[in-house]
Amino acid sequence: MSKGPGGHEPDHGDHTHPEVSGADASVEGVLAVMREHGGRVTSSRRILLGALFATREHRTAEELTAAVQAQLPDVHPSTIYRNLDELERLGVVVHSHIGHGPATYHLAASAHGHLVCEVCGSTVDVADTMFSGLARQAKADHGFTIDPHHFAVPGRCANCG
Amino acid sequence: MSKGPGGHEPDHGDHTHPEVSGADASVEGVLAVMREHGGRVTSSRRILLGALFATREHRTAEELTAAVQAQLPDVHPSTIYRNLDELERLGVVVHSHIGHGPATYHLAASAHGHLVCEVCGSTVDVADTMFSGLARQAKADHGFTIDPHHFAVPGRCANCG
DNA sequence: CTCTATGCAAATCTTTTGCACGAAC
DNA sequence: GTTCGTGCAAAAGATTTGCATAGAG
Repeated sequence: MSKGPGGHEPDHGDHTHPEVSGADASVEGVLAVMREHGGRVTSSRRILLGALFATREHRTAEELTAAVQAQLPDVHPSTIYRNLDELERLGVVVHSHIGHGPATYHLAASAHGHLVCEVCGSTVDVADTMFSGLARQAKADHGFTIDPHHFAVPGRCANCG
Repeated sequence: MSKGPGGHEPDHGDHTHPEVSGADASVEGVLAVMREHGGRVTSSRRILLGALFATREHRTAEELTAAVQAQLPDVHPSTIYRNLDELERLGVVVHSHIGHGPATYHLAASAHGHLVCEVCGSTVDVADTMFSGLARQAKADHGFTIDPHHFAVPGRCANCG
């Protein structure tokens, strides 16, 4: 959690932010973009973005809903889905389907791949360079440009393999 | 329900299996394996396998159900799911999750990866060899064994790139 | 005030499961 | 005759949508 000096509680209902730090700045930035696009800035959106920026890992809609509800109990899952949809339309988040189970969402800005263990569910972050060979070959053989920001590879990790 | 002697095959009338053609031989081979494992040989299983061997492309459970129902109208989708499950357990078929939408199934023998265009939704089948570099590197750097048949690589195809 | 976002319930869509009956061996 | 497979209905899990209203600008 990136709390600024002195700050400790996230819910300051109607409080102007004099200085925001790290992730908070990004959250406000995205909210500004949403407002520019005719959208409104709401608490659920601010908290959802906070959750997305807090951990750059993959999280399901259900997990994100729980995270938001921890601060705003009455937020409905459909609101999370609608907001994730909107954020995806704006290019802020992307989602992937990893093996079975629900889709996972994460920031589009986190440009790294993930290896996801199908057995224990653990994830390993890997550099984009790991996909450079695949990218080159896909381009050469099929004219296909792979998306390095939207990548989750299932398999078995060192412990479960 | 069983066709047995006197039944009708769409492709040929002679089916006393002195020399069955390619796919049919494989279908009967798989059925033999199922019987060895204590399973029964049923019409729906034979027709489902026929559909899988007929086109080696990936097909959804719904498409496969329709294909089977074309010859056996009363087959229930749940039967298809159960049979696909069993075939997967035997290693005959595998399934992948391509972008949104339902899972797609295909023969394990024709295992291949998928490139999915994020713009037009088209898919490109690619040889396993395309993932060998990635597989080796994931193994070496992280002890991770990737499963190249269980996911799709997103990106932009030659037309949309 | 105007228009968007939300909560809620119900609908969709895909896949799974319990149960009784019929088929394969 | 015993065991397995199937049809049917209903459930389960994830996501979407219609609608009235609360809330942002």
